[in-house]
Amino acid sequence: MTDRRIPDATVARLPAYLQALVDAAEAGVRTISSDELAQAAGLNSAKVRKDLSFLGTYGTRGVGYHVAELTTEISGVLGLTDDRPVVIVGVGNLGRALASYDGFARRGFTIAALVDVDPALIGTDIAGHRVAAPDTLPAVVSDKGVGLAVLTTPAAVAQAVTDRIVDAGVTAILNFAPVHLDVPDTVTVRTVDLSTELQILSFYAHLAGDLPVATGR
Amino acid sequence: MTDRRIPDATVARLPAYLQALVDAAEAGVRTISSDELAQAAGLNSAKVRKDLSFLGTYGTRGVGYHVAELTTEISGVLGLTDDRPVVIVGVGNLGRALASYDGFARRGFTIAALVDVDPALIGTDIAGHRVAAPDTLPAVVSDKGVGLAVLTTPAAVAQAVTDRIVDAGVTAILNFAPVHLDVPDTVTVRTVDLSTELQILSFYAHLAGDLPVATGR
DNA sequence: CATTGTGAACTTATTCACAGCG
DNA sequence: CGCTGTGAATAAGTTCACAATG
Repeated sequence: MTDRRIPDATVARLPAYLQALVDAAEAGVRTISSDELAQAAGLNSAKVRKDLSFLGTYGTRGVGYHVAELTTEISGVLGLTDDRPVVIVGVGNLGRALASYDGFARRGFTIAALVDVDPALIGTDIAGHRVAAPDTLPAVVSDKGVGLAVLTTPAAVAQAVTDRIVDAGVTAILNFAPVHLDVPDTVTVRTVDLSTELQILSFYAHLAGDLPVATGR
Repeated sequence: MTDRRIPDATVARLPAYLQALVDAAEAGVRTISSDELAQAAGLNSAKVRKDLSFLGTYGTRGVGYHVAELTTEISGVLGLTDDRPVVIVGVGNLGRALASYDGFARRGFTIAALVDVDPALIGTDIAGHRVAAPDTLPAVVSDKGVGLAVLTTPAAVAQAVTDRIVDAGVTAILNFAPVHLDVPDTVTVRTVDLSTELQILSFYAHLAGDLPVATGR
């Protein structure tokens, strides 16, 4: 336990624990066991305990974890103690949908700016935000302390836009463009490719023996 | 190599290889090395070779992989040789954005139906599709051979809707609701939670030492 | 002779199982 | 007694490194 490092797989599950804890708190529960947490997150209790042990010793044997205390701890580890401003770059269908998505705000992510290159969009109002030009990015990022960007541009321009975002000082990017992005290793990228997800699912559906398509039978 | 099973981690990368191969074909390339594939997908060549070796022996030593042949092979493994019909369940902001997203169609996923419970939406036209009532699901699924569903309902109803989708005969679900879904183990679920993704990124941005928010300094 | 295919080494992640403790 | 915390065992994934070969 002298190792301060939290495994990637654990980090990826912390948000699920946080969600379960918030739900539990809303239900008036003060204490929760690793098994109940596992249930809520669709995992097993051993994994939960191992994960939480990387954060330190927050449980009480025979009782479980104190909901409020563990919530604070996980929020702290994830860097969510204050609201985190986010910029959305690319205001197409998906960018617009994300700008209107209240789940972000509910979990502490506020939209600091919406950015697009299209002159017809710049200055218009989307979901209560004025669309800004790309050259405003550096100022917004440094003025509002933006660390996170959501990239929803077409694939063809994604790398070029990424370079600008990184230059502006963003250190983490949620990429919805279906391309691999090259960034300096000071920057973290997570790519969510909707077609890729469907293709992976297609593999397992196919494996399970479903018919490829209804041509015939 | 007597094991017919393809590791999950490999399956998750096959779509990226497929994309790289399609791009290569469009550029007129007939043959591609593991290193070039790795480059395009943001991986290393050893991983590419190991992954492809699970599919069989498709490379030529000293030369590389035949682009067209490998494309066919991966498409087959992923079950993408025919178009795959998909239903989108939940026509809120995100459902609408996905219905309009041309990336699905371009990769062989056609929208078989848009479904919502809201009577005000049922019968209206969204992105060229007529919104249907949930009770039409079983008929659509069996008539069109739908195996995949995209779930974009609010979290509160996601499990109930999932139960209906599963009953209707869908075997794979792409879930955008921020909850764990319980399904029989004949059904595969992949959950994409946008807030979770941002929270994970927040951790790494935080680690890298960015300021949580611009309050002060 | 460039590049694949793959055992072997290594690293990371998961699960087991039980001692430790409130 | 119930539940955590954790070493030890197992499994999955990645990287190395090199013989095999078109």
